[in-house]
Amino acid sequence: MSHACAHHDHDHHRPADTPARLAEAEALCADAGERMTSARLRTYELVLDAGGPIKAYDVIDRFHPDGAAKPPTVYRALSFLEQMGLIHRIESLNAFVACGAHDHKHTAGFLLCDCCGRSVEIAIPNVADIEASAGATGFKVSHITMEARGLCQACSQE
Amino acid sequence: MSHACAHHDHDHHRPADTPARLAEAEALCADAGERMTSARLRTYELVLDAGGPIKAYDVIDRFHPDGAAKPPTVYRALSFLEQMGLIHRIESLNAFVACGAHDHKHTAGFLLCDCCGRSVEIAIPNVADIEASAGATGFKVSHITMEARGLCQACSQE
DNA sequence: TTTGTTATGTAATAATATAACGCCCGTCAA
DNA sequence: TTGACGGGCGTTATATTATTACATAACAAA
Repeated sequence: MSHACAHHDHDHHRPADTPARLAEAEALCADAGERMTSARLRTYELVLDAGGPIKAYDVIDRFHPDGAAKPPTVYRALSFLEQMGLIHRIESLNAFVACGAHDHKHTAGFLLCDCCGRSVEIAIPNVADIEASAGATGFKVSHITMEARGLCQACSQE
Repeated sequence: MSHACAHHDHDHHRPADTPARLAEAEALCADAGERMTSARLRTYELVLDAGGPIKAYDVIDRFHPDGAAKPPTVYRALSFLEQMGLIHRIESLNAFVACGAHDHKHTAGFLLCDCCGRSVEIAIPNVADIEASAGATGFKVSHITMEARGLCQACSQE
């Protein structure tokens, strides 16, 4: 049934700029008058280092050098980071990914490869059309989830 | 923090045409050479009767007059119904809803009211643009999830 | 310092979903 | 008829994902 592809390396490349992004995040929180605590920073670091979508319990497991964090610690941090626009929740994977946009928009679309697990953040095309379509019935949109599943170029070529 | 709205009646109107839709579903399965078993039919009936998004465990709880069904029974049926295009999974709610389209398309968009819980199925605007945006990087889309959260007209007016 | 607010620690549990295995039942070929 | 096969279901157990509730600690403002 499913695609036979060997590219399931969830060892996605580690972006070398993690320290810079952590510093940016601290600045962003300071500007917003929010506190970038150690639990939040550690959580953000783990999401960044994953280099792609990561599950909450993988963050929980990696949180401490020896032994896991407690779930509420990490879920609270993930919620905070999402509110700050530093990460996005991917609904169809029950996973989280670092925001790839410079302006940390709260709404983004994703291309999700069913083969290798990688995600690509894209601008949602025609947000105005979606809002217009909704508005025609009096519906006021506050957040759009758009996730396209399929195969990335590398995985299609096998 | 959240919207103060009293319209949380998850007792959405019961569509009176449930029997007709069950019969249509049986015909559709027969045409496709698939078996519409009693577990599948009962599951579909409960999703139809919900009149809106329903959780898997609510189906499980209501499955038998006395006592719940076992989870695998219902999850299997939900998967089947989804494959047949009779229902849709709503990722951001972890819920299921009957397909509202006559042709049982497998891809649909949803407007989801955060206040009253109702959903409206819409055609995803500009699917071609999404596929083009993806295709520009060689990504081949197989399924699109599009869910807009917000407030429906009735709930906005309070 | 007192006070109010926000964040964290901790234990327990809720909610969502799947794995694994055996049985039943229908189909179909021999 | 009968046996082999395959799909669907029953059952138990367990995996995965997420939250509640309440106590404590850290911080900021008065």
